[in-house]
Amino acid sequence: MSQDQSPATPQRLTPQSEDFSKWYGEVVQRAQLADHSGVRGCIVFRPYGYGIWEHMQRLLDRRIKATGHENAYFPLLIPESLLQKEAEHVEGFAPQVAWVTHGGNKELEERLAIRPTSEAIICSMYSKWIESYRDLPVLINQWANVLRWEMTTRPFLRTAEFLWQEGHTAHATAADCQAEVLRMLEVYRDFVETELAMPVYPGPKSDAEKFAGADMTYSIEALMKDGYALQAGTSHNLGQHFAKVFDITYQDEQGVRQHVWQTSWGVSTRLIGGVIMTHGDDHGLQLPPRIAPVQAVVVPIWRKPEDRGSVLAFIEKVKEALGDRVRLLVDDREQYSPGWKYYEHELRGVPVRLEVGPKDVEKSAVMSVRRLDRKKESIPLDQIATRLPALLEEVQADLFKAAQELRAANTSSATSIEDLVRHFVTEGKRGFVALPWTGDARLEAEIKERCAATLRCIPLDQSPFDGLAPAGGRVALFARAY
RNA sequence: CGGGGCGUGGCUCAGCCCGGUAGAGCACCUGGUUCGGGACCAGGGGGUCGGAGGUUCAAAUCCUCUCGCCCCGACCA
Repeated sequence: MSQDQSPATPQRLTPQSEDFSKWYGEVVQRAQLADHSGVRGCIVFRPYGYGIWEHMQRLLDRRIKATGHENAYFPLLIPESLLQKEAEHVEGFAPQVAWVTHGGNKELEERLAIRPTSEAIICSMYSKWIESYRDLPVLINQWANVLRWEMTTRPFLRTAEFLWQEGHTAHATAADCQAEVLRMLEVYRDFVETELAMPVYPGPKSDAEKFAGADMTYSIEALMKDGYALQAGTSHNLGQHFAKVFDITYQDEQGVRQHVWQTSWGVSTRLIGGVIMTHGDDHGLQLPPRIAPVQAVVVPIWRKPEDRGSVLAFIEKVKEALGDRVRLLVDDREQYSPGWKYYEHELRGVPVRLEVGPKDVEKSAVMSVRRLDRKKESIPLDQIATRLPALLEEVQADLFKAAQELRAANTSSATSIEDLVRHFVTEGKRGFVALPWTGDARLEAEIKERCAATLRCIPLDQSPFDGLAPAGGRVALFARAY
């Protein structure tokens, strides 16, 4: 460490303040989350990035099942005739659909769409399966990939092919249906806030922003560090539109034929992008412990060869003490110095680092360092099994708190469109702006036109905006969005 | 889809304008010394210049087409 002009120093990460997009791309690449595939808009999920998705899946799947849903799998290909049944739906997705036209060398009689979403194929099956009120509700989820021919793409945030889960349910009554829509919206809120430490505003969207073919779309809206909003999940009330065109009916208790009421809801690998932009900093990625493939990394340190054995032996004891309580990586690569590893694992967002050197072995302790603030704490070996998991939970909570504070600092209010224009255009600010809202579609269009900001949602919980709207009124949140 | 930029060892890039048969730094491999915030020395391997076609005695370099990536707009989870 004598010279600071070391030519070996790798390229620094572009700071967020300098160029947020560039920062994002560098983090994705250098943390080895994903790579470009050579196929337009399609990324490769590298093991570390896919590992994050696997933890998300596990934690969300648990919640989906706990609310009574079962997983199933429907085909990737959807016959054109099926896709075209629901007019609004087709119209919404038509520009983004990729088609299979040949089987081998033979041209198909009917083109097959690569699913942009699975309402059509699932509804066609529901019409076969549902006969009686006793068959309801049908509560099915599928984990799948979908393909949408997007104009511009960005890793995770908008890719042509992406991974998601899509829930599709059918109910006997409008009330049951609406209850399901709100239930899953709440599942998403809880999942995203608890596991991803990403605060969100849940609420309905305007007609202009709703899903193609839905009566009503609800979303959870998050705020990224650059002040742009991100739609982090959606829950749609499909009403009876699909039931009517796909002829999904049941006989009620009086023997009367009724159309079912349906919902669909989904979150995607876009959430990975959300995590990157919610928690990442100038040192790189920062993962909430709950979804981190590596929750703590052990970095062995030694000066003299004779220390090597005792350090490694001590690390074995640490591993043994922790068992499977913590997802631990021992970085015993000998070609890198400890300092190099610190940078590396900070870049990759590992929440906690455990330094183990001769001094620690002597004290029978490890030196923990939080990725978030580099706060150090020596943890005795006989306490590691309880202290480290607790420390990880503290980090999880602190990440959420930091994200909440950032959002609070970037949420403001307005009482007129002129306020919005001043905020987004004149002053060039970002973030959420709450505006009293009566549902005026023309005003919404004007705001979009003049501010490039869209109505993100009308928060279900209006309490943070008390007093802004006249008594009995509501506010809507506007933001520029990804 | 419109405007702009860019594809040269794994990465960042030089070479291209003024064609003559490919270079640097980092990374990688081997050996040794190192290791508490990106170590050092010595030796070594690797690219036919995104792809296709054309011009030419000769193409990374000129021309055409095409694919991919990045940025800015319009559309979308």
